[in-house]
Amino acid sequence: MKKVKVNGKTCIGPTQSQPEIILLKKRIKQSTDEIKNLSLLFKIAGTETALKILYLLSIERELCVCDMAEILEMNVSAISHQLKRLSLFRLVTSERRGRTIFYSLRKNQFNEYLKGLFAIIDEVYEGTNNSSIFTTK
Amino acid sequence: MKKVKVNGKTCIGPTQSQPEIILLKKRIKQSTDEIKNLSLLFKIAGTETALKILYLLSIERELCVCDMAEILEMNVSAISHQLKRLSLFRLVTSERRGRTIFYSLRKNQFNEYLKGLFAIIDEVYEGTNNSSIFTTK
DNA sequence: TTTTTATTTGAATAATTGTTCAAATATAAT
DNA sequence: ATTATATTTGAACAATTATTCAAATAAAAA
Repeated sequence: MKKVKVNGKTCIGPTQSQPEIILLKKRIKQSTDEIKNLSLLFKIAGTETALKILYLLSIERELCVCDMAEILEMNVSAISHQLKRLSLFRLVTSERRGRTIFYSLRKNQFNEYLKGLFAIIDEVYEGTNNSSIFTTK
Repeated sequence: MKKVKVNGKTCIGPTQSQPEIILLKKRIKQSTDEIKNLSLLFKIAGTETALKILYLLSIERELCVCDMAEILEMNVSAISHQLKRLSLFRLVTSERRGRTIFYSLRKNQFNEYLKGLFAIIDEVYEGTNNSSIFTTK
């Protein structure tokens, strides 16, 4: 009646062979760090506010913290925190002019990918397309 | 001394013009739903376990819940919960054979994009490349 | 120098989310 | 029918994370 692991396996059934399991374990171990980093990058894009900031900066070359807060109708501090994360992952850069700090999109592959997705979103409202996208759900 | 919003603006400084702000507000409002959906998709990919599952399925065409749990050294239930999310967003499909349920990657653009990224990760361990990627941080 | 504006920072709070646990379901084997 | 295996499910818990708040910093204007 007690649950016993056979050969350290969680299950017994007609699944992958033991050598195959071992191989996959090895490959996961080899790339965990990279997968972890990649997931951190996706996590930022998975934060609604951060993604909105990136969207805004894809439309307007540069924007100050205060204006973004105004546009997104959010606390300046909340925007600033998200900008810091975005900055850490090199998705945005900033430039101070006087007391204002202007943020803009950094040129890199991920941002280019996002821009492509944003373009698809915009097409919906330009009549080119009219079905909801990314709603695979 | 008290903080007053001038014309409903959070700040006053030398920023974007009021019409520009209004335009951006409008565009954000138009696409909030799509951005929200897109961020939900990224959020899944931003979940380490879910991304690992996708990585495994990019190597092995199909895998059962139990084997994935064994490979990732995690609770079967945890894997199952993530698979459900992945399934809701149509990133994976499943097929039951006997009591075992096999999951595999669904063919769609996002998964193709991920496969490309996983290939880059793998190159690191094949000697083609040897610097850490996605660590823009 | 003092005040005003713009932004950042860190701690506290609020909200969300991933994992575990126990129980339920489903299929196959005995 | 009963038992064993594979998976799902929902509630509870633990952990993480986004936002708010108050205070600090930085630059410019008065």
